[in-house]
Parts: sequence; C-alpha cells; structure tokens
Amino acid sequence: MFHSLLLCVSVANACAIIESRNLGASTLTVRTRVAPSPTGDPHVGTAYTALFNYCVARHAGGQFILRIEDTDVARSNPQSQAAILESLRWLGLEWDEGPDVGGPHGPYQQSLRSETYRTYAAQLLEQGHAFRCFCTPERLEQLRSAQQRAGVRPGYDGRCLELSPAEAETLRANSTPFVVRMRVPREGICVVNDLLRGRIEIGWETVDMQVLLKQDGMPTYHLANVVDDRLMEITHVIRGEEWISSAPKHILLYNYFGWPVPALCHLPLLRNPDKSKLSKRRNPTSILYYRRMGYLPEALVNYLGLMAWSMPDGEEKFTLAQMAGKFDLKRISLGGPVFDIKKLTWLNGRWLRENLSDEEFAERVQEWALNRDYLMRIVPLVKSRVSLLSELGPLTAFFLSGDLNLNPKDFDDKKMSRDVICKAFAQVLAGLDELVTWNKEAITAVLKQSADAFQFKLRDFLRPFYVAVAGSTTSTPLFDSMEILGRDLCRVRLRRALELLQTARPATTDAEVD
RNA sequence: GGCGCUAUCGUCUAGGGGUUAGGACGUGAGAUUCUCAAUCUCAAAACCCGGGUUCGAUUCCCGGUAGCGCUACCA
Repeated sequence: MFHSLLLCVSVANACAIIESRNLGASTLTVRTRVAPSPTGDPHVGTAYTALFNYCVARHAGGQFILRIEDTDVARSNPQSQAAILESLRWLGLEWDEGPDVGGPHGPYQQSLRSETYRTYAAQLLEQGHAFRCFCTPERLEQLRSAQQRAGVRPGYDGRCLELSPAEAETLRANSTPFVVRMRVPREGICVVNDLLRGRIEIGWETVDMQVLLKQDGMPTYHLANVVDDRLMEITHVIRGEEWISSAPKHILLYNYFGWPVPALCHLPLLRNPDKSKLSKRRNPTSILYYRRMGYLPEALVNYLGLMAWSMPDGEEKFTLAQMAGKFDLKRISLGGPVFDIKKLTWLNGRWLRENLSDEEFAERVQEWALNRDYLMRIVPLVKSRVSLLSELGPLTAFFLSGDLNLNPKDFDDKKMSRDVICKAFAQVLAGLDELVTWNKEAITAVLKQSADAFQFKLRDFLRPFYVAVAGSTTSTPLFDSMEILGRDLCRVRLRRALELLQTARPATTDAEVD
C-alpha cells in the first residue's frame, strides 16, 4: 500500500517548491477516515465518501475512522450528529474508531479538542509560520469588495504581517480580538500528488493566508484536519474534489509541523441531473429520505458504489463486503457521476426481489414503517378520525407512500387559481428550506406567514397543501403530518406538485390558447 | 474574472494505438402473463472540437470549447 511522505522543501532562490509525494511500500497500517460536519441532514455525499474510505481501509485490512468536524459552533448541532451516525451505521459502514465507539486517538469530535489545536497553533506562531491578525471582519469585507472591484484576486493583504512585535503586544494587551493566520509563500508552486490525478501544480500566489484559529478559539477545517489526521495516524485522505484547491494549505501545514503528508485522493463529486454539485434544492440528498422512501441500505450503498466505480467483472449488483474485497482506487473514473434515482430504484427492486425471503421481506416492511415508533406518531392523529380500523388504509396511505401520483385537477380550487397555488408552493418551499429545525411550530410559522402574505385565510390557503402533501383535503392535520413526513419528503411532494401544475398550465382559463 | 479538475450513448460505465466501441438504467417494439409488475427478445442511442505524434488515433501530447469545483473567522 502507499504511504506518502512529505518531500523536498527546496527553498532555493526565493522560489518555494513544496511537494507532497506518495512513496512506495510502507509497513504502516492503512487508516482512512470520513469527517462529516454535523450541520444538517445526513447527506448521500457523506455516505459516498465514507464508502470509498471504508473500502480502502477494509481492502487493506486497515481501519476506518469516523470523526465529527463540528468546529463551526453556529451551525453544528447534536441532532444532526446523531442522525449522521445512525445513517452511516444503517448503511453498514461500520467504523473502528469514532465518537460513539471510542478508540485510542479520541476524542473523535473536534469541538472537544480545541486545546490540542490551540497548542499546535501556538507552535506555528512561535516558529513564525503563523501570525496574529487583528483585522476586523468589516475591514476584510471592504478589502474583498475593493479587490473584486479592481478585478484582483481576493485574499488577505498581509497587513498584520507587518505589525511590529511591540504593536502586536499592545493590541493583545488591549484584548483586541484576533485570529491566527498561516503564512504562505508568495511565489513558487505547490505540487499536489493526487492518487488519481497525478501531479497537480498550484501556484502559491493563488493560495490565501488562511485563518487557522478563529476568533472564538475554534480551529478552521484546515488546521483541525491536518492536526487530527496526524494524531489519528491517517494514511490516506480520501475526500471530495472540492478540496483540491485547498490541498496546498494542508501540505504546507504538514511541512511546517515536519510531518509526512498522507496520500491524497480527491473523488469526483456527485452531481444533480444538470451536472451541478448534488444539492438538496434539486434532488433529495438526505439519507433519511431514501430510507423513508423504502430503499434498502444494501441497495443504496451498492448504488453509491456504482458512482465513479465499477467492479472488475462489470457486475452491477454487489454487497459492501464484495466491493471492499475487490476494491481498487485505480478503477475510479473521474467524470462527475450524476445521481440517477431511476437506476437506484431499479437496483433496489433487484435487492428486494432477489435477496429477501418472504419472511425477511415482511421484517423489512415492519422495520421500515410498520414499527411501533412510527405508528405511535400517527395514531394520535387518526384515532379521532375513524370509526373503523379499516378506515386507516386510505387515511394514512400518504404516510406510507413516496410519490402521490396526483392529477392537476386534484388541485382545482374555488378560491385559489392554479397560478396563485404555484406561487404559494414556491414561496413555502423556499421558506421550508430556510428552517433550521423541522418541527410543527416552525412549519406552522412558515405556512401562516405565507397565508398572510397572500392574504388568504389559513384554511383556504392550506387546501392545496393538503393535496400536495397528503393527496387529499380529507386528511390528518397538515402541520403534524408534515413534521412526521420529514423535510425531504415534503419538499419532494411540494416540488412535484408545483411541476405538475406548471406543466399542466392551461387549466380553466386559456385552454384554447395553444 | 483568477486558479484547478474533468470530458465514451439522455444517464451510470467498460475498453483501449487497428474493436461491428461492450454492458446496465431509461426509452421504443415484441414475447410471456387473468391485469399490473417481474422476466425474456429485439431496436434506436456515444468516443466534444482542432492540431500534432504515428502506417494508423476515440485512445498519447498540445490548444480550444464546455461542464464542474474553489475563490469565508463554512466545511
């Protein structure tokens, strides 16, 4: 297996050429990691990266580590963290070390390691590889916009680099807030040796003097990731392509610390059908959504393994263990794969049909939705609305469905035209996306606000939403239902309803126009 | 704008200096089936463009173009 070492630091005639190089054989145990940031729903992109890291580790008989990158205090939250762990475990991507299972290099949660980062930042400061920056966010903002206006590359201008030690001391004595930035060579090139792409050259002049330690004392990704990968003995950093341009910063940090650089490998990014980076606005990205839709973890993880990778024999259906057994980084293709839900669904069908006995199928159905937890959330909503248990079917069908298969006519409404309904859907969709926490209160607030904005009584305004979300105006209460269904499913249903009405434009008024 | 990455059917991909460029999803047609699925058969469908290297490039090199990413006290 590979182990990469930092190579030459040839600073010849003011031309810094720093290069990471992957050296040959090494006896080190392969250790990989996935390092999600707990700032939202568990993302399929996280699972995809985790999968490749998992396979590299398992194939080599090494270890796979889960680390939580929660240094963004404002955006990180424990619910998201819990959901990420649960989702990855659901997919079968078991980790050897992590926040919940522990391990010899813990804690595996960066917010618990601030002291460590501070120590290393202090070391860089002491050695002159980093400096305190007292510039205010306002100044930086002005600087950036001025640079943009002038058509210059935005970046820190190095002002605080010129502070004399005495000046810096005075500012500190006055407890002026500061951040720690890294020093970056101003010329020369950095060579990033990517396992997949080979040699990538990036000029130092394009690398900003990144903040390493934020004003709140938390490290940025760049510092934390390097320090932790070193301390956790990570040998292969396998992450998304989006990180290529910051690789020089990381290589430089390893260099400053005198540490070997792990092997670097940048995976192609999962894409929306329009080829942009996979995003929830255009596609369901939450693993929770796929679980709720009734995809099997085996199928989802299998499909993710079809993204950018293929089995040597071309077989498309395989287990995680089979993939890990045959895994070879070299078989990764570099074009960004479009996440195609149709093919995922086909694959899921195969898993369902070909791999489950009737007993197992029944068990899966129970686990999926006919479980006590889910039922107990629905029962309070339906009990008062039925006089026969058999009325449960139609009343709760939408809780057990994916796509609702609606007809534009279902939305016909005496008080709201199709046009207004479309606008309402669009506005609410945007409002719901903004929500930090998905619960009844927050959902209620969004809908009420929109109803006001459209100058409708809430009950009138809500009618098309009942149809879009529950398939009918005869239904359990909307806000509760939406909370239970979850954000992704609601988003998908509303978006689909919107598309349905938009493409079926000629409603009642101008049917003859074209 | 700057820097970087990428480029085979609509989509996921195999392949690779000489091939009828292979498979899969999806699409269309047919078969089978009490319906519908499933299954089977068949069909349409691709090497981004221009130079170079070469006896020969889709494959190797360069350029262009396009797509994407990054350009934060987010990761």
